[in-house]
Amino acid sequence: MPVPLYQAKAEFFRTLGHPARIRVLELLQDGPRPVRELLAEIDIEASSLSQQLAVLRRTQLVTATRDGNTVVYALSTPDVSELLRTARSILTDMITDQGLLLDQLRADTDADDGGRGADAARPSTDRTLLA
Amino acid sequence: MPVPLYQAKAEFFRTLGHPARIRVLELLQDGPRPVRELLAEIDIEASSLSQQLAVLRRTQLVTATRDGNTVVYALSTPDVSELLRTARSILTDMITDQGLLLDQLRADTDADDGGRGADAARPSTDRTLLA
DNA sequence: GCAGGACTTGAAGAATTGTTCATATTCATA
DNA sequence: TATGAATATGAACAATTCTTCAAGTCCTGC
Repeated sequence: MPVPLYQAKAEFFRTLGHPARIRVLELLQDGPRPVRELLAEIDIEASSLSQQLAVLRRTQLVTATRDGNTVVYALSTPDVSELLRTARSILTDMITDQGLLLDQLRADTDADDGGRGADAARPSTDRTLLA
Repeated sequence: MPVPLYQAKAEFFRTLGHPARIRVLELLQDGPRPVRELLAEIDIEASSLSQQLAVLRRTQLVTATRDGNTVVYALSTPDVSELLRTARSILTDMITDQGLLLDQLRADTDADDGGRGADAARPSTDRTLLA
């Protein structure tokens, strides 16, 4: 096995580790879209979106082609969809299985319960929630 | 708005975005293992591994159970394997399709380095595309 | 009870990544 | 050609994440 493959994998996943980038990939699952449309849906500054698109381009997850005045982005491989699907299923499993559900609820209502629920559900030594 | 689900996804992927953590998950695919063994295979300081394990625990990708003197880690869901498999296939596609091939070849020749090879081989700011 | 091994934790500084703002670039139209 | 819209880039600063090191907890065996 080639040595730094896990290194490449880590970089790859880091690429996905940003809400705007995830958003973009999800939107592109339905087909190519111009920046303008992405921008309309993603609530982020134009230049920030551009930066994130650049990251996706660098890692070749998306392709960009210019069409006159606008630039149209597309997924460079449909495998990405599959990856996102798997990720979602892991996530929803985790959310329903574990107490993270509570966080989700609490985030909506901003209740003030001392923050214990999800932690108590889990046996290991750790007491901080992800935030 | 269904609140930030894509946010959770991003966090989830970020969790995978570290070579040691990927390594751990890959090793755990073959079954539970004590820290000692992970440590033997991962070439990283004990406390650093511990920190990374803590990250994986927090996001509930792994579980830890104490067995006497040692702590045994395991994947908390087999879905993780599937995710890693999909990721690998995307990556290898990308590598063979695109010029990243070079990096891989180069990485193989200086075989025994812990990952700096790939790093050096690939300038992190790569602006070679946007055909 | 205490010594030592196996792990974990906390905290500080280093490194990486994200945001923002100002400026470029590219194209379309007047 | 000048203007303006759409997008990209660079650079400065803020925020997050990593590494390391010095303790800290748990357990086992003496």
